Amino acid sequence: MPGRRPTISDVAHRAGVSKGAVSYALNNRAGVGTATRERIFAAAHELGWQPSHRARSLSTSRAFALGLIIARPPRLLGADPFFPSFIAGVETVLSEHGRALVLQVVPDSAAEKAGYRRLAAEGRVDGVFLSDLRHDDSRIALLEQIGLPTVTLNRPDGPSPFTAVCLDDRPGITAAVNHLVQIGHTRIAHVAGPHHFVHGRSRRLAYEAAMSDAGLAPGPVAESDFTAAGSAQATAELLALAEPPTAIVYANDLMAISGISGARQGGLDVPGDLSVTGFDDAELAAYVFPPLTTVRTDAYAWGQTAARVLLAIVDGTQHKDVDMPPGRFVVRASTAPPSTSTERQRRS
Amino acid sequence: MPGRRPTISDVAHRAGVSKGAVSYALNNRAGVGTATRERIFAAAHELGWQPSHRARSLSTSRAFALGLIIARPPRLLGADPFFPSFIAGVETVLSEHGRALVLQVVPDSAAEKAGYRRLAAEGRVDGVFLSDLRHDDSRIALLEQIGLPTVTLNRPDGPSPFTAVCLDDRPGITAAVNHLVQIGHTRIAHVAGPHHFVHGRSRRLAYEAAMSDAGLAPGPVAESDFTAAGSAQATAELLALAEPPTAIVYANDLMAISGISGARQGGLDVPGDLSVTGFDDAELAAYVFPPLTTVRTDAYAWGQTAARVLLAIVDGTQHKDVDMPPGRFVVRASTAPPSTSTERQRRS
DNA sequence: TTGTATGCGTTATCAT
DNA sequence: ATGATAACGCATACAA
Repeated sequence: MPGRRPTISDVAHRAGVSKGAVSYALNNRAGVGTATRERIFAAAHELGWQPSHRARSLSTSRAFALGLIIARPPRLLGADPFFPSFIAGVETVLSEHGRALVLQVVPDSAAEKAGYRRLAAEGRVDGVFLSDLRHDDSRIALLEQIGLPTVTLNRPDGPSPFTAVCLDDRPGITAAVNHLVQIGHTRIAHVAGPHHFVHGRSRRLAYEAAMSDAGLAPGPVAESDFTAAGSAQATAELLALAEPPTAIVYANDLMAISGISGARQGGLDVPGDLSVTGFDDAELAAYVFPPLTTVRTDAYAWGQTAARVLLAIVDGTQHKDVDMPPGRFVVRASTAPPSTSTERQRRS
Repeated sequence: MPGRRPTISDVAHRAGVSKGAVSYALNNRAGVGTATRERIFAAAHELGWQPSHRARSLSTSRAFALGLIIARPPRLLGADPFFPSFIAGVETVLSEHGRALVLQVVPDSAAEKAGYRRLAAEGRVDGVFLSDLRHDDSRIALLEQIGLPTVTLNRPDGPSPFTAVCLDDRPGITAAVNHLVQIGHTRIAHVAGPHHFVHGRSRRLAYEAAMSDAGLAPGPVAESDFTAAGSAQATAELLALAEPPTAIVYANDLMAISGISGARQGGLDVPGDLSVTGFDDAELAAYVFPPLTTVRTDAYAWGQTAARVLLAIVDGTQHKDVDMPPGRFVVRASTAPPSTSTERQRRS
C-alpha cells in the first residue's frame, strides 16, 4: 500500500490487536495492558501513524477549532492594531493544543449573525470569541440559543451566561485624565468611540467619573467611531467650540493620532496648545510627532488568556471570569501643561 | 427522535428511497428521476435536513477550508494594514462558497513551516495562500513536496509551480520617484523593506530604475524592516549624511509616517525641508500631518481575487497567473518642491 | 435506480 | 481488568 497513509486498522493489524484497543491505548485510557499498550505504540510509531483529523471530527462531533468573527468595514479593520495582536495571542495557545482558528470578517452585524449560525450549523468550531461587545448585545442571546460555547471579551452590560475575560479600560482612562489634571488642565474633552460599543461607553464613563472626581465638570464629549476620519471631524468640532479644550482624551490611538494632525492643521501646537492622549499603544504611537502619551494594553496576552479559557470551557470545564491586568499609562510627549489662558485666548 | 438533527437516512426513509438516491438528488446530479427527485427535495425540506460538514469532509477527503499563515512578530502585525484588508477580501469570497478560512499567526519562519506541515497533515485546509514571499523562498519547495495547492501573492523570484496573483508594486514606486523628480528633487533616498522579501527588493529595484531613467544616480538606500522603529533609525541615518536627501521614498506607509516624525523631531519641516512618500495608503495616511502622499493598493480586491483563484485550483481547474491593477499614486501634502539649496545648507 | 462498501476513529457492549 | 467486536456518524462511489 504505497502512499496511503496508515489507518488505525493498519496499526491494529500490525500490533495484532483490535481497532478499539489501539484507540484506547493511543488516547492513554484505561483498559489496555502495559505490554499490549507498548506493542501498539511501537506499531503506530513504525507505521508513522497519525490520527485523521477528519475521522476524529466525525466520530467525536467536534471541530477542534475555535471561531472568531470580526464585524467591521474591511478598510477600517487594518487601522486597528487590536485584532492582529489578539489573534496572534490566541494562535500561540491554539497551536499548542492542536486547534485551529477559523476567522471570519464580515461587513456588518447581520452578516455576523449569519456567520455564527453557519459556524455552528456546519460544526466548524467548538466555541467562539465574542468581541466588540455592544450595548444590549443581541448576539448573546443568539449564541445562547445556538448553544455555542462562548467567551466574551469584557463583560456584557446585560445578562450573560458566558464566561468573560476582561481587560478593564477604565484605569487607563482615569490615569490619563488624572495626569492631565495634575499638569494643570481643566478643560479636558473626550473623543469617544460609538456608545453602542461597551468599550466606547465604558471609556466615556471612566472619563466622566475621573473628571468629576477631580472636581471638574466633564467637558465636551464628541462621540466618534474609532476611525481616523471620524476623529478628524470630532476634533474639529471640539476645537471650534467657544471655549475649546486644552486637552483631549481619545478613546484609541488611531483617533488620537488623527486628532493631533487635525489640531496641527488648524494651526495649533501639540502639546503646546493642545495635549492629547490615546489608548492602545500601537507600534506607531511612539513614532508619531509628538510621540503619543497613551495607555498600553496587551492584546496579545488577552488573546492567550481568552484562548485558554475558551479551550477549558469547550473541554467541559467550568471557568469563572478572568481579569487581565489593566493597561499601563505611558507618558510621552503629546501632553504638557496648558499654555496660559491669555495665550490661548489670543489664538482662538 | 427529538433534538437529533436529521440525517440523510432519515430523508431517504421519508422519501421512500435509498441513501444514495438522496445524495444524488440533493447534489443535482443525473441518475434520479424527476418525480423521485421532487419527493426527495420535499422530504429534505420537511425535515430541515442540511448536510453534515464533517461527514462530507470525511467522505470527500476535503476540508472545505483554505489556510493562511502569517509569519510576523505579533506586536508588529497590528501595524500593517495589509493583512486585515486582504483577509477581509478573502472572506467575502469564501463565505459565498461555504468555505472557511483557517488562520495561523506564527513568530518565525520555522514555526511557519511546521504550520504548513500540520495544516496538510491534519487535512485542515485544501489549499493555502503564500504571502510575504522571500528571496529564494524555501516554502515553495516545501509546499510542492507536501502537495498542498497554493496561490502565491506576487511571483516568486525563483522557479515556482504555483499560480501567482500579482499586484505589481513597481508602477507605484516609479510614480513616486517621477513625481518627486518633476517637482524638482534630485537627492531622493529610499527606505527599503528587508531585501529578503520579494516586495522589499522589488520596490527598491523600481526606485533605482526610476532614478536611473530620470538621469539621476540612485541616491542612498537604507534597508529597514517595514516597522516604525526601524524606519526611525533608517531615517536618522539618511538625514545625518553629509548630503542629506531632500526627499525619501518609503517602502510602506508605516515607515513613512515614522519618517515624517523623525524628520520633524530633527527640526526639519515636511514637506518644506523633506518630502516623503509612502506605500499602501492606510486609512491613517490621509490623517497624519502633513497628509501622506502615497500609493494606494487594494488589498481587499487582492484578497478576493486570490481567493477565487485558489478555489478554482482546489476544485481542479488550472488557472493562469492573474495581474491585479497596480496601485494608484495619490498626491497629498507630504511632498513639495525642495527648498533652495542655500536654505538647505544653512540647516544642515 | 438501488443497495452496499468505503473512509476512520470513537465508544458502547460483550466475552474473557 | 483486559481485550475483541460491532455500531455509529454521513456522504459518496461503485457494483449490481
